[in-house]
This record gives sequence, C-alpha cells and structure tokens, in this order.
Amino acid sequence: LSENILHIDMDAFFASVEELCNPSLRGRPIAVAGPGVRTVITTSSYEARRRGVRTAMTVGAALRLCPDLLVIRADHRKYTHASKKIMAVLESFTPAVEPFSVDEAFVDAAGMLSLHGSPVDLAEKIKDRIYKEVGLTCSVGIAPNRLLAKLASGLEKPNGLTVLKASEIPALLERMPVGKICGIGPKTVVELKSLGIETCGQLGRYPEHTLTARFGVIGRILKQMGMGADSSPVTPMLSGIQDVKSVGHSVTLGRDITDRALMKRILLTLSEMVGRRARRYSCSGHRLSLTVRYNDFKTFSRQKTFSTPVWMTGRIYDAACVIFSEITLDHPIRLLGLSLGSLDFGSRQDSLIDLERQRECLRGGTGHD
DNA sequence: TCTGGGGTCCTAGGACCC
DNA sequence: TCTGGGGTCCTAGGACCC
Repeated sequence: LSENILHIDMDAFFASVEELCNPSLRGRPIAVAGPGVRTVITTSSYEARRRGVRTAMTVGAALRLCPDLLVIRADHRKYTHASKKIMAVLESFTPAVEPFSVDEAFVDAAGMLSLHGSPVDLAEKIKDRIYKEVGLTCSVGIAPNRLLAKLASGLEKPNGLTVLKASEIPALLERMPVGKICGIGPKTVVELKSLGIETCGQLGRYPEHTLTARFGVIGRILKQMGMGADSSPVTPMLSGIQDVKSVGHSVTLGRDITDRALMKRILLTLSEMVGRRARRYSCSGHRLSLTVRYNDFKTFSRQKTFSTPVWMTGRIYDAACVIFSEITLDHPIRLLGLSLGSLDFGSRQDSLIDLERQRECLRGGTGHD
C-alpha cells in the first residue's frame, strides 16, 4: 500500500486561464460566468474568493458582495486549449494518465519510480513543467488510491502538494466530514446525518447492512468511502471521444416564456448545436431527450428512442418536435434542453456525414468547427 | 442572492419475449 | 381456481461531478 496515485487539480482554472490571456487581470477579483442574464459564477479567482465570491452564486449576488468584481464571459475554447496542453505535459511523463475533467487528472506513478524518483519528486516535476509550459499552477494530492488522492489535492490550495501517508490516513479520516469525499453530495450528507454519521470515521465503522438497507447498492460503497478504500485503477483513455455517452445543449432563457412557436425556434437552435457536435464527433444517436424547466424550477424530461440513428440537424429537430408535441405545459418555462444519447461512432454513415458537411459548407457553415 | 451548462451513473417500473 | 421466472429494452427521475 504505497502512495503512488497522484491527483492533479488546476487552481481556479477558468479564472487563471483568463488571467494568463490578460495579465492586467492579475491580483484583481475576477470571476468567469456563462452568457445570458440569468447566469451564475462558474469560477472565481482567489482574490474574489477572499471577498466571499463562490461558484454557483448568481452574478448579482457576487457583485453585491464584491462591487469591483470583474465578470468575464466564459470562453470554453480557451479552457479546452489549455487543458490539452496540460494533459500533454502529464502524458510526456507517463501514459498512465486519466483525465478526470477539463482541469483534473489522475496519474499512476507506480512503475516509473526509477525514472522520476519518488512520487513527490514526480509531482514537483509535473507542477514545474505545467507552470513553465502553460503558465498555470495546480495542486497535487498523493495517496495510496484515487479517492484519497483526490481528497488530498483539495487540502492545500492553491499551488499545494499534499502527501497522505498510509499511516496518517486513519487519523485524518476520523475527523473528515463525509461531504469532503468525491461522490458524497449534499443529499447524502443530510441522509447520513439523520443516521448520526458526520465523519468518514463514523461512516467507515457503520454496519454495512444498515447502510445497504437505506441506500441500496450504494450503501456498500459509502462504507468503503468512509474507510478511505478504493481499488479502482487509473485508466488512461485511449481515444477520448469514443467514451462520450451523450451530447447535449440547453439554454436558460433570458425571461420565462409561454409561446410554443418561440420554444420551437429555440429547439431548432439547440438541434443545430447538438447536431454540429455529433457530426464533429462522427457519431449519431438513437435517443433524443428533451428537458423542460418551469419557472418554478420544476424540471422534467421526455425521450424517444429510434431504430435509425439521427445526426443531422433536420432529423434531430423533427424528433424534438415530435416529443415536444406530446408535452402539455402548465407553467411558463425558463429552460429548454436537448440531448442525444445511445451514440454510435464512426460506422457506415460516414459518407452521409460527409455529405451533410458539404451541404453545410455550401450553406456557409464550416461544418467541422 | 431566485437558483448555469456540460456531463455520468443508478434505480425502478412496465413492456415484451421466451 | 389465482396465476413462473429470467432477460432486455425503454422511460423518467434523481444524485452527483466539475
């Protein structure tokens, strides 16, 4: 049981990328937010965090707390670009890299210790290279497994390096609130509290049958989490995109709407965004689901499965309209979303996808952005 | 302070088939 | 009378992650 798993977590990623692109933002309270009027903070700089700005806060609320906050419109192309450079740095050390999100990855250091020294040496090299080559800082957690490595990377932020030695882990877990574990969210925290469980130590000692009676299959996993046990391997993704399970887009409207014709126009736009991405991935989908959020925040979805997969905007839109026609709305709505699932990759439809691309080019679209 | 948008995985009930 | 059992697909909803 050695401390060989690294979790790399970029510091205030979106905000840091923005500072990198525009150094005059450095040291100022900044936050990145989505487009539109009813939007929330996605990431804020540490300067803004000191002033109380938090992820998921409305822009209005953040500005009240921090009137000189600079709110920047998210530009995901920049973040994807930086992410690719970071992952490339990690992969230059070892193929045992598992990207976990746009700004996080696991690295298995076992088997490369002779090349790079101890896991701490490796972590320092990684931090150094990412800073030199990308210009960003990250926090690294080192532990015997992924669960604990992820916990560790969050303990000293920003620009941290935290090692959890096997011998120190029981004492750490004894006091650790269960909600700090990746996979235990707010609802589960409340449920666990009703059983008298607040720390990982308590969770790890709890009788398994009581947990499974309450949580089903998850109960067993919860106990494992409490004990800090995790045997899942670091699994490098061989070809990223093939792993995608669904492709979706949704919009929160600037105001609540009741006009069904307007909703259909929005569905057309969403169909185009979903279709464009499906074509870029060279995939088609057998299932389309339409999500509606009422102004009272009640949210529901309706889906349909097709024997013939769709990928062209027109077909996606047709399917969306069929689903939509079967929905009765009884409140104004604030959000519409479409998601294409049951994806097929590559496949015999390639020639048709190319045909669709050509049509898009003729219409003036790029067809491959 | 009225609450984003991209996803993944799990559950549970019903239809359908053998 | 009093009604199998297993497998798979589909749908809807919910918890969770960044």
